[in-house]
Amino acid sequence: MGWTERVVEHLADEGHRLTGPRRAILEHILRYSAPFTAEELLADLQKAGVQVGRATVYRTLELLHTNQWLGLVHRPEGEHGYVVAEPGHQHHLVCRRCGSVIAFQGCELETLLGGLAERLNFRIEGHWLEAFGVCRTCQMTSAA
Amino acid sequence: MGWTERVVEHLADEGHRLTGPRRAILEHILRYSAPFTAEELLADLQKAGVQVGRATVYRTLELLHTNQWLGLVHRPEGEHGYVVAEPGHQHHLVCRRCGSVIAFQGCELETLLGGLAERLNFRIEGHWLEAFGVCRTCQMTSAA
DNA sequence: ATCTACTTGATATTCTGTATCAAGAACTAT
DNA sequence: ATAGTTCTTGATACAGAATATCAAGTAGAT
Repeated sequence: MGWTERVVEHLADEGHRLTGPRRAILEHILRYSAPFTAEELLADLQKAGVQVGRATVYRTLELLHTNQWLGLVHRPEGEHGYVVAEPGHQHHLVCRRCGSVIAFQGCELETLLGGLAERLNFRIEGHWLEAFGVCRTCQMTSAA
Repeated sequence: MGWTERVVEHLADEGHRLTGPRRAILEHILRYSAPFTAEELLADLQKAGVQVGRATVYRTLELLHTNQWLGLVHRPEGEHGYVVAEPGHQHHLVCRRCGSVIAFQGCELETLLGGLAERLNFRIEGHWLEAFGVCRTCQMTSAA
């Protein structure tokens, strides 16, 4: 069972309807190999001849993000994009060349933050970690 | 030597001019105890009777951010704000009640990411970690 | 004092994201 | 199948953030 099926099933369980626009958006999302924005998706959908409203794209992405089927990745430069994800806590490793994303868990991070929290009497409720660099493929295909 | 002096000295070294607007902005920045946005700063400056253009505020903040005298903090909800920082790698702990920010180093994080990078053959060039929760003061001043 | 290059700021403009609300569908129950 | 209820959609308008432009102004060097 792929990502799309899992999303569809989950949304149905939550009482959301599976509409045409939502189907189209789900399909298109899987074509991205790098983080994408709502505007990019909208443009791509229209370019592909899919008739969808701007509001619907924003709303659907927000719905997926809320349910953790999409993660949010911030680039150092400031922009942020969505990436396909699975529910549950995870972090991302983003290639700054090709944009590919690798998800990972960071259990040891809890320890680090736990110690910090104790020392400062700060009650940590969540964190956000993201790493960027050059993926294996990109390292091989070009120098430096 | 305080933050402002260090910034002024650094900018001078880099060949930047110390203008009235820049002085005013530097002074105002220190008044914030929580992350602030360009628009907020602009409004506060005008409220204080300081005559500065919008573009100048944006440009100056970008200049400071580029030189790492300002850090960028992203809240889980999506907005992001600037916080006073020092050049060099550091992370932030943000209180979601009062917005106060504590900077910290995360040396052990290097280990975690190093192992990950090796396993995946991913060359990590940088990372970004931010934690949020409730600071000591806010824990004391209200329940839950 | 003078000069040059960096800065500024008013304006216009682009772009992102949201509010509105009538029309249109998906799912349910019959 | 059909009807009905409620969720969704999308065109439009709108609000807000951020940038481009470029003449006028000024900091710092000589």
